[in-house]
Amino acid sequence: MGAPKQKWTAEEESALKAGVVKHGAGKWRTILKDPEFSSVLYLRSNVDLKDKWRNMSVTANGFGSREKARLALKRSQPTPKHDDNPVALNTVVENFDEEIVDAKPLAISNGAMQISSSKRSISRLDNLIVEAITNLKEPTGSNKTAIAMYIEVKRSKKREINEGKDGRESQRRAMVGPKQAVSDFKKTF
Amino acid sequence: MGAPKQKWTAEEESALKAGVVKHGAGKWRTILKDPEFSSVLYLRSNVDLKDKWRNMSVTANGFGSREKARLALKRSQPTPKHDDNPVALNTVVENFDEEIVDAKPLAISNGAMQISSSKRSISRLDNLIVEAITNLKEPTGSNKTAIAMYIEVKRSKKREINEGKDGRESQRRAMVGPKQAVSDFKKTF
DNA sequence: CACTAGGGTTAGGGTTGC
DNA sequence: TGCAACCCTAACCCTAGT
Repeated sequence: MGAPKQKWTAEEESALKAGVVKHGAGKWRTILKDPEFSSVLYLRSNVDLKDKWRNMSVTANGFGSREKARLALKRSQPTPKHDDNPVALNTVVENFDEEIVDAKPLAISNGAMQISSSKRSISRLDNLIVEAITNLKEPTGSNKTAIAMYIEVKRSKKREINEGKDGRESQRRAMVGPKQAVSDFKKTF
Repeated sequence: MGAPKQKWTAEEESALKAGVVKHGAGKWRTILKDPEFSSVLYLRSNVDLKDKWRNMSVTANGFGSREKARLALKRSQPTPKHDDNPVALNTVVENFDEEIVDAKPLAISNGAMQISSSKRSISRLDNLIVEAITNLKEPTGSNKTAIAMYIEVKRSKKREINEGKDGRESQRRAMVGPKQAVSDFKKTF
């Protein structure tokens, strides 16, 4: 799979919140196109924004969600080793508890800074790349190479045809009994 | 206590493998609904299929168990040094175009898994960059524009491919041609 | 025809019982 | 302690409706 699954960063969440404050929930495309946020959210689609907002709304809603409590316990209980951890990494990632809409577009500072300080265990090569990419904030030449690259990359992915369109069932365990299954089975032939 | 914990039978495993061969890994629901397998797998959910496939993949190569990988990660996190192995990068490169699917789980695709999980601690952007680098297959390292290009283009690629079959345009993030992509790219930076 | 809303599905970290 | 089975949910997909 070429797309591992991109977790939302704190910067992106902030940008989304700010975007909703500014344009309103549901104006995903508008938020996305707003130059104020596009530099942060450019990796996301309007649907991504919508989905993320839904997730945020859900988890921020009900009090403390069992998840947080559970994980909080986990972290405090098993402490085999004291944190000799030199700060850096965890501090960046761990601020998730905020209001959905904290009204103010908390100056989304340059995400790149955050990022480059958050990683630390990657190789020199990667560091180089990261540096390059972050510095690339300045428009460089059009570059035919990039286009060729695009072509190259483009042909390398494919997907199989979706099939089996039918009625919705429950998410997991579409619990039909054995008989039902057999029945279905027969019917389809 | 409604979960007796059902061990997977040989028949179920076979059906799962066959299902993956037929529909591809990741199409759990599709496999489940396929009458060819539903008579065997009707007790399982799509999530069960996914989990089982993961377990099979992990234990089949005897390389590193899921557990080990996880613990290894934990250990490497608080260690500022540990400069991760460059070897891993090279192993990733191969499979990108083929329709995975092998009767036996594991192998090639696992290498890719390994790397992404071995770098869990690094940022999203870094992941993207690594992905770009490896997929672009440029041993000397790609130029930054190319990398940025790759990332920029990545999002719309999936869309494009999905739509490709019936020519319909994408709903989200309308697909843009290479030129357009470059244009967008410049604008956002 | 593009976008949004909302239900559905997958990916991957985490948990639990043997 | 290892591992297979199972849980949780963020992230992503599908598509009706406008």
